[in-house]
Amino acid sequence: MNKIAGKVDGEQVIVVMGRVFSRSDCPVRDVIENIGGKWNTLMILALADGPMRFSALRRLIPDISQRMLTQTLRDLQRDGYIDRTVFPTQPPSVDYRLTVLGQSFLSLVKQLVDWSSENHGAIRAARDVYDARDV
Amino acid sequence: MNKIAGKVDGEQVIVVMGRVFSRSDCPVRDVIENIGGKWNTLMILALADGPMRFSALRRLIPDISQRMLTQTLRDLQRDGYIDRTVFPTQPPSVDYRLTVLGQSFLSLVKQLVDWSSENHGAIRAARDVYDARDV
DNA sequence: CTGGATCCGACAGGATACTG
DNA sequence: CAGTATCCTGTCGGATCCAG
Repeated sequence: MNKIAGKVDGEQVIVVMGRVFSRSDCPVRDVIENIGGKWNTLMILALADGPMRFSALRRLIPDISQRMLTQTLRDLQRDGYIDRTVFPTQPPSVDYRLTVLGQSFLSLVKQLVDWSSENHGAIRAARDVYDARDV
Repeated sequence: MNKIAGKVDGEQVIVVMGRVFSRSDCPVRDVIENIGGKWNTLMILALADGPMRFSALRRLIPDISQRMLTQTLRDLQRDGYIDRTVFPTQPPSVDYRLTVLGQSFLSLVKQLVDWSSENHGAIRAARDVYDARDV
């Protein structure tokens, strides 16, 4: 469980929970970047109930720009969380759905939502206390 | 489980997992910002085994600047994840430790690390496939 | 309908120097 | 030892216009 930073073969590494992570190949970073984005987790949740079309997602999340919608979908697709299917209709339609990996990730996101809901009050309270201390 | 975006009292809201979230007061956003930061989760993990002093954290995470170390600790303290204790010695020493809230959050972070480790390969593979498609 | 291309402001985060 | 202050850069994300 202990964490140690050191050098292995000249590269910086960190040991967390018994695993060795190198700086340039950190598994957690890959995942965190997919959580940290402004729309990523919301998009995962949006697809929780099944496939959705581009325009449906736009309606569901009205305050996302189509630029960020496209970009978010691309990022999630690239990392294998969602699948993109094009139907050669006229005009074309595209739908997005969670992959198996994405559904696995969804359960993590749900836990995140649950934890957030439960502890939201505590966080806000701590923040208020902290902000009141100085000023 | 369904998600609906709409207006309530003129403010944009989103319904996820049966809960109503307003855009300006979204619990998940508060938490995600504490995960998304470059050093936040690493800091939580660093304090998993007990209190640590500022300099100890610097040694543990060599490639963090003291600017970001200070800022990360402040942010986590503000939101109630960690406690900061000053000992009036000469020279002064300060230690940081997880609060109850922080320890609760730690279990989430650990799950994140576990999931990342398990699915890292799949993510990298998907990424390679995606990147190979075009070019 | 599903995007791509471009411009631009805001802000996170790195490097460096200085302080009680 | 434990920070502040300042500068600088890259990237995120919004707005707008264009395209197959």
